[in-house]
Amino acid sequence: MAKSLGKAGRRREKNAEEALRLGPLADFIGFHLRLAQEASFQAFARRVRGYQMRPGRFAVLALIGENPGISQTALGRAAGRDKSTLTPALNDLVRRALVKRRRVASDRRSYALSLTVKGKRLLDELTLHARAHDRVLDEIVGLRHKAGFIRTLRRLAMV
Amino acid sequence: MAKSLGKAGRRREKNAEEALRLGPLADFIGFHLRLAQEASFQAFARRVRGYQMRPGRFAVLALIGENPGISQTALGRAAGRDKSTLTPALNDLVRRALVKRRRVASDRRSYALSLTVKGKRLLDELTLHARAHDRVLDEIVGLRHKAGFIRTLRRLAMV
DNA sequence: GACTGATTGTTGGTATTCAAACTATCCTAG
DNA sequence: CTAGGATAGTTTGAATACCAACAATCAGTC
Repeated sequence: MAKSLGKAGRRREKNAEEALRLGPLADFIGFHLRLAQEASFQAFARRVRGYQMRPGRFAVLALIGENPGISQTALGRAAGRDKSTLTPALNDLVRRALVKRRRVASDRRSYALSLTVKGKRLLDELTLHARAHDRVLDEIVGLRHKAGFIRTLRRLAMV
Repeated sequence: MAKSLGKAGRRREKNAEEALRLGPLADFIGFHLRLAQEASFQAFARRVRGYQMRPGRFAVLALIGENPGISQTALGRAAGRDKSTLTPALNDLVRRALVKRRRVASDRRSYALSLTVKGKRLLDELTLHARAHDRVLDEIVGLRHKAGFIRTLRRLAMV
């Protein structure tokens, strides 16, 4: 069934036969954003399979590593996740002894998050994988356009 | 607490005080892709609140509308979703009389999906909202760069 | 025509997400 | 110092997602 394409035969798509009509979807930035994000997400997850650490968790770890003492709410804002989403994620990271939750004397409602030594080590290791992953994406975007591309994504993230 | 910023005070961020260090994350395309996708997703969901139709469902409806007779597997590939994810989504759309599932004589394993008249009407209505939503994103990306931007996203989606 | 392997859609299990409601704590007015 | 509203984090519930396993069906091969 993939032999007599006839149409769009020159386009080497992912699975060689997705010659589907997209209609208005073809022009929607949001639609393509989602496909790209999902693909990148999956590729990263495959790469660090075995670490029990998907992109979201990695981002949390990295943000804590860069901002020791950060609160859960601030972390949620930076990672683009609701604070209620972070509760179970942090519970897990704390259970795995990667993150420390310390009560803050000046504001006893909030926690100050930081990495344990083990957390730092794991973060370093994962960062290597993340860099390798992103180098593939760099290749696709093109180094000449990367900075502008990321700037555009950041503007989109502020909608 | 947002008075004596002192650092990065000139950057007008979304909430006026996300002056966080991103570290290596700042250069990761995947990280920014996720933030942008999530923001766009939320904005669209807000816009069509009341239709009981988030971006994923809208994409499914639009893809069926453009490709009547499509199978669930092909639809899943086009929408970037696992086929098992589509089963409950389609059940819902069929229950709401927006989508028809027709058995195919030549291959009795698969279904041929198509929109009902009601489904077509709803799709048209939602497409108007989607266009309005995407016009905002166009503004951000810049019409001069839109085509290239989408091409890049499509390449990223093939990773 | 029967056997083997691939494919279609469903089911079950687990993970992740948001939003809303809740508790505890903080802060400001008076 | 007390009352009010704001804020930090948790809990709960509904949606959405993947993957793995499964039944039904198809498509070759012998």
